[in-house]
Amino acid sequence: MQESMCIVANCGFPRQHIDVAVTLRDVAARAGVSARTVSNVVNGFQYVSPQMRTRVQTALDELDYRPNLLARSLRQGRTGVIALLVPEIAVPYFSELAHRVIETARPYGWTVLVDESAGESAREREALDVLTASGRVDGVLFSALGLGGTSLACLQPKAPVVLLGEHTADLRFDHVGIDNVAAARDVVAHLIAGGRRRVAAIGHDERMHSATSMLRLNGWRIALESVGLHPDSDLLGATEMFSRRAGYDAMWRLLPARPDAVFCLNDQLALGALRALREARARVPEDVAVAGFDDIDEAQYSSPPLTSLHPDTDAIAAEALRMVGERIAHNDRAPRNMIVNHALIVRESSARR
Amino acid sequence: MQESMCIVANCGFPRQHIDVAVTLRDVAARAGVSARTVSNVVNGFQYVSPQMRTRVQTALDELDYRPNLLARSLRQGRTGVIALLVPEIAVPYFSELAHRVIETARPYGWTVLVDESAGESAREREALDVLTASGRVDGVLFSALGLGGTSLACLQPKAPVVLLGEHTADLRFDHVGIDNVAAARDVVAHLIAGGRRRVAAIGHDERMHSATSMLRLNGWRIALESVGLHPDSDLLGATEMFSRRAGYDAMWRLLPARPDAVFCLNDQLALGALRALREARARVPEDVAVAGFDDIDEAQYSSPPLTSLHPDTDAIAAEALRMVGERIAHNDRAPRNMIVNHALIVRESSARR
DNA sequence: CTGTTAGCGCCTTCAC
DNA sequence: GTGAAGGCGCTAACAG
Repeated sequence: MQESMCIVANCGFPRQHIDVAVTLRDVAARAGVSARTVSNVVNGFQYVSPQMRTRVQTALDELDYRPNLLARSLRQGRTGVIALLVPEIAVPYFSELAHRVIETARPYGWTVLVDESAGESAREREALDVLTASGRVDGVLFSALGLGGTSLACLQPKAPVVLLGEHTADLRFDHVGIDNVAAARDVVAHLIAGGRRRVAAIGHDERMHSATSMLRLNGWRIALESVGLHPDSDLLGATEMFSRRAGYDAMWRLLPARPDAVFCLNDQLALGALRALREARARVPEDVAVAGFDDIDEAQYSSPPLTSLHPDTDAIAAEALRMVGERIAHNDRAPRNMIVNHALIVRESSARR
Repeated sequence: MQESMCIVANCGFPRQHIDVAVTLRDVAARAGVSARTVSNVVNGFQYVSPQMRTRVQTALDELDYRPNLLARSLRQGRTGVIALLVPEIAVPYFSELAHRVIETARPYGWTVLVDESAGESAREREALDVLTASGRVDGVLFSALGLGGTSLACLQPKAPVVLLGEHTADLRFDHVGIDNVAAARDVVAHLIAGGRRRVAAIGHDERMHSATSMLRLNGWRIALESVGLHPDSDLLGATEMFSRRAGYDAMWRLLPARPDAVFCLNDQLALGALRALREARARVPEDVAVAGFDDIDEAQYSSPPLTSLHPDTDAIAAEALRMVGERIAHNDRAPRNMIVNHALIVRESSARR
């Protein structure tokens, strides 16, 4: 790769950045036309005579004009910015989702503002409130964690909101996600098919208000009961968070119950559980099978590679952006509940014994 | 956790969001005062009589007023938004950094706009250009990958830019990062101290324009040469990217050279290398010691846990925000080059044999 | 086709 | 202490 040339004489500028901004009027004055005409050229408006266009373009280039997007947004009532509100960007699932959203938004000309809520309902409410009312963004993609269905139903945001990853049917919001119950059931059914009888689950328990957790635990229960197994409460490792650390701790607590398989509500929990099992000298998958959820990149590179449920994140990003875009255009149709595909990716951690 | 109550009668609103916005003037009309007075109350201005304040506050509450941040920004010439421009947010180091930046920015009242460049110089240039000239952000924290020193020196951004993670002294920009050469040297010295003689390196080679890679490879060379070892070219595993996959491939290519240790330029490469070694039935750390760089969360949970170089990311986030804040306030001082601490975290993957 | 004008919502200098 | 007026930079009516 060759670096582009650069005239060094222009480089030794003493100040780090240039403070003065060139406005449309500056360009208009220079070209001897009105601001309107310059605006037309900048926005590629049709009816401008060729010679006028080149004259204005010259002035634009000479002055190195850049539109002030703030002013444009204020005037147009649209910003071209979509917010993505997630509990924590450092959680691999969310950073991978954010990447997909940013990439998918690019061709639309949309910029993405990523914001964090720490999964706390107060911060979620606050962030949603400020984001939607500030005029800074045209819409919000919201991955709710702290706010349950009831609280969500009370919100009256001032811009379109699309919920990601939850599945609470009776809301006023558009929603896109996978079928969490079916997906969890698929995972657990796979573990059972591998000859496991004591399938533990690690993750949030029902006292938390995470809809996602409840749905996935339901899937676990249904899968067990459908083959006449009992979802013992001593096989449920409750955690407060979805972190590797929490998975590690929960796994240690579960060991006395002698599970022969562990279904973790997400991959980070599973990776923590893997470490605990290694320390406890339990062999994976021979003694204990492990499966996670989300299929983050890391799952492929763990030891052993982790079986996980892969949600179609590309589709989530694409559909969410499409939905929010449609609702920005016209806020009239009924809220839609969109379910995208998922697939179980079987790796070494859950091999049949 | 108890969910807050909600009057259901207010909830069945047919539209998803409310389109009309309440302005300062609406509030003023309602309170029977001028917009100026409302503004004073909203912004906590001192000289407002108590009864006036309560009257205005009532109107504010009744109408549920929210300031239009776009208009405020346009007027004040400041937005309270800082952009963070990174190659790819899904890379753990960057998502963890983004998290630190967002958290650190919060108490300042700053919002963070995360943007991606894919590490391509054209996109970096474009993004920097738009971000700084658009008026949308007050400053940019920029983690450069594609743009080398020469190209960077040519940029004339229209808002403050602070470079993260590079160390090219002669720039016009503020910069904050660790001492990459010393840090890499520390890692390799540790491997040598553990009795290793054939220390390979995995990462970008010099033909790429990544300053970071070159500096870390320099550290590798210096450490080897300082004990009379020769940095053989067949011990250098060049990669095009910093991904697990690249580390995996490079490790396989390096195996014939029979290294007894591998220094990976980042943790993702190291995790990929670990997997390759596992597949090749090489024991870590007995046969081959492995060390990474960045100390991402995942390093603690790999198998075996990964020795890594920990940069003080908290300090990077804090100092970068402080610097950009200072330069927003007054753009007059000379560019500063700030070096923050690093520490080698020794884990099982590099245990002495 | 192009110039003039008004106003998006807010803050702030100037008067009172 | 508060009201009136102007303008941040831009676009969209309305002329001409």
